[in-house]
Amino acid sequence: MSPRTTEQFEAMRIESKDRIIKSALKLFSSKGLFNTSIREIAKEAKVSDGLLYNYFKSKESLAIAVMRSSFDTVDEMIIAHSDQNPEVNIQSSIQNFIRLIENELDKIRLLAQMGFHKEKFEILNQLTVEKYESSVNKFHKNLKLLGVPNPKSEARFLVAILDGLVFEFLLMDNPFDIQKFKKELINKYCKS
Amino acid sequence: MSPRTTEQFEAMRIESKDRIIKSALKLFSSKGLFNTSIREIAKEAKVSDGLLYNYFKSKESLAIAVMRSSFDTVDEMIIAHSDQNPEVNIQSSIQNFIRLIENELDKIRLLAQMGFHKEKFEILNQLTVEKYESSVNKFHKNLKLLGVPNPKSEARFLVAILDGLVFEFLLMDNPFDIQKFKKELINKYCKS
DNA sequence: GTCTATACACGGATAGAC
DNA sequence: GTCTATCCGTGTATAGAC
Repeated sequence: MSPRTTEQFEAMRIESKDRIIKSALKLFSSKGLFNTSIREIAKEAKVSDGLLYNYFKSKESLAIAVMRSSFDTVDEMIIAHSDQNPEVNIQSSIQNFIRLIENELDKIRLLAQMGFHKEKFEILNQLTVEKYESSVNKFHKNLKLLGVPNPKSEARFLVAILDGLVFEFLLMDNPFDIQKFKKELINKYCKS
Repeated sequence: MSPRTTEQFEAMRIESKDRIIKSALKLFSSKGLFNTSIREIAKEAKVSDGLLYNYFKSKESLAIAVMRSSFDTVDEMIIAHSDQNPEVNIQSSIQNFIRLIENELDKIRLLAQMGFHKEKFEILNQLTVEKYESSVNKFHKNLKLLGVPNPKSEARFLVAILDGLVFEFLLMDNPFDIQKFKKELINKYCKS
């Protein structure tokens, strides 16, 4: 029997680890962090309980890994390529956000869930505040360029609308037509 | 030793039950439903574990009682006395909502948290949708009376802003000055 | 790298005394 | 109405074989 190469081991490693994170995300997001057992996660990922502890030293560290990974995708999806035209910038930010809701609601639900606890994962709180502020600032800049009155206030409103949209989607299942909402939003903030 | 009257027993009953619900609310809201044990709740309420089961047949039924009670207060606080003047109506709705955030964030956090566990608390989902729709309709009616263009869209935006405000308060600890936000909102929607 | 078996603590719930 | 003691299941985490 031929011994496996280092590369093969590395591939197995990554594959297993990845499956565990995916499974944990799915379960944490739908059932909640504390209502999901290691056994369930291992089963879903089709690995043994023991193996899971080879990759993550505790349930909490697994949770943090899942959170990090989720935050990263959210982060990537929100980035808008900066254009010269402020209207284009606003529009693309809104579109990115809506795409996020459509495609990655699980990850958002997980982050929200973790963020709701009072003694939360401190790092998450900090990252969230940063994201919030950078979003407000971006909208502020572009609304100002457009000559909108009270651009700072309007930026906060706009971010609140998007956050509210997320919240409503998390609490109710598709309570209304998001595409229509998107059109209304773009109509309102991108007059051209 | 004089035997207690029925009234005295009833008073004790209500008092204990009330303390249990209050304690459960506090702990569920801050630590999460599944991360809070019966023992902790009983300890916080200064009763024994056994007694708790005299009033609630299971942890879940306690959770439902807490949820119901929280929903009721939220419900009451959101009610705006209907005025002839649409501007007054809008303003008072916004003020009620902000007062809710300021004073009852714990209850909202609990409801939001429970809203994530759809399988267990289906009824909550339904109630939430109803509340949402009635809010949108109320704003819609008043914005229409004011002659605002696209009143339906604007009503949805307004509700989304308020929901977003809640969401931001739940995720970040007092991320910005809510009083300033309130003034900006009222300025925007109640021009007079 | 992966599995099975197991130690050990904790949580929900009940029984029975006062 | 309230408490203490206890049963029993489940969950996290580890040990050791392959």
